[in-house]
Amino acid sequence: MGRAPCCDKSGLKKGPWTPEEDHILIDYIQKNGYGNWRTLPKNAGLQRCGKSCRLRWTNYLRPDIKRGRFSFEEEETIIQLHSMLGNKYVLLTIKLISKVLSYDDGTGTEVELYRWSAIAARLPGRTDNEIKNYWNTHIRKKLLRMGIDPVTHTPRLDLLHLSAILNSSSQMNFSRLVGMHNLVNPQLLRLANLLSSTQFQNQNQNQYLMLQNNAQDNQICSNSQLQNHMPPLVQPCQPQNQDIPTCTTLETPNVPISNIDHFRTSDVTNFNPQNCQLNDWPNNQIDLTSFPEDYVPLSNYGYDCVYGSDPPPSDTSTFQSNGSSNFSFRSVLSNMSSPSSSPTPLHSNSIKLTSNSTEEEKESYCSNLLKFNIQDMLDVNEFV
DNA sequence: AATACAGACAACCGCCACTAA
DNA sequence: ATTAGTGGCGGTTGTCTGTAT
Repeated sequence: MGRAPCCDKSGLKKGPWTPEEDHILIDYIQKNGYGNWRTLPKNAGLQRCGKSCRLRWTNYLRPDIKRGRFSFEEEETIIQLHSMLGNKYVLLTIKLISKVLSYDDGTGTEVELYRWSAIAARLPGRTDNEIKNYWNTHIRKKLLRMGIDPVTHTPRLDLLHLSAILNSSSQMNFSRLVGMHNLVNPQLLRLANLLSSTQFQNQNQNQYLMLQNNAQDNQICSNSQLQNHMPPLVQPCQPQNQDIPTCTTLETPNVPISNIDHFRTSDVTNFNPQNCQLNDWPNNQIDLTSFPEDYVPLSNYGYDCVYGSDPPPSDTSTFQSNGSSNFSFRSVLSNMSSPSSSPTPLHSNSIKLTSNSTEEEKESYCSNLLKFNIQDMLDVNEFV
């Protein structure tokens, strides 16, 4: 036999809590604590499910909850942590690793690695639900406006973007886009040029446009699905005799997602459409060894304007946003499991923006925050 | 002033891991 | 060893409020 049921769901009130109910719940918990949520509503005289009481207390009534707008520093922390914890695959990997290693945070408590709660642990006074809502209503939309996928934290490559560019894909228009590289995603620019340079002289164009129409008209493929199925940006130059895969037949790219960041902004700034030929990419794989020594992953670009002439901080106890791998799983855990008394941006010494910064400045900065990837930082080999 | 729409956020739902019985 | 309740999570929905037309 298991335990007694949590609550008898019949006759229990649902919906918004009244001030009277709040008062009863607060009064009861202040006097008795909240050891058992199952029996709490009955003992307190509330016609609510224990689960509902727990949610109301943890998300709203708890005395240590900080209300009000999120500060810029808090938003920055959320974005950074979400970029590391937002990927379900990475989450599962980390959970698996932590399971194997039975990771301990040093206090004897096994670290729980849930995304929103982990972020909330870095933001005292903020609840996971509050952060989740803020993400969905504010940050997510902001990222979408900036052309960044809020799920993968990589540049959006949905077909709507491509369509917009391809519809104006004359060389002249492309040159204009290149001049706007600060505004348009450089990877997208590059792909747009590659595609436009071929002028889609074969049937691929028709297939591709059909795919767009499918996405737009029938919404068969959501943006996220399309992104998941789109070939990585590093292999935009499909051999001309190769069919453009359709939404339903595409396979998951076998190129690590981090590779799509391996462009230099200079590639775009100095980009010459004539220099890019389909034959440059014969194997559908990017050859990382072909990059010059001064190559800097895209994940680093943008930080130039943050750090100015100063090099990025090298403190390995904080998260590194550059392409180097001096990032450890343990450092993530220790940061997450040790909430400071005040929200500490993960690389706060790089911040030059202030709360008085304009929205554009903040958006620009936030976009820079996103230009790094889990794989750039998380050295899984450390745990193998 | 009335209506429609969008944004913000509280609350619910379903799922899952853990664990008491 | 098995069963089923509990707590906690992410995703989603519902409701309220503010703004535009």
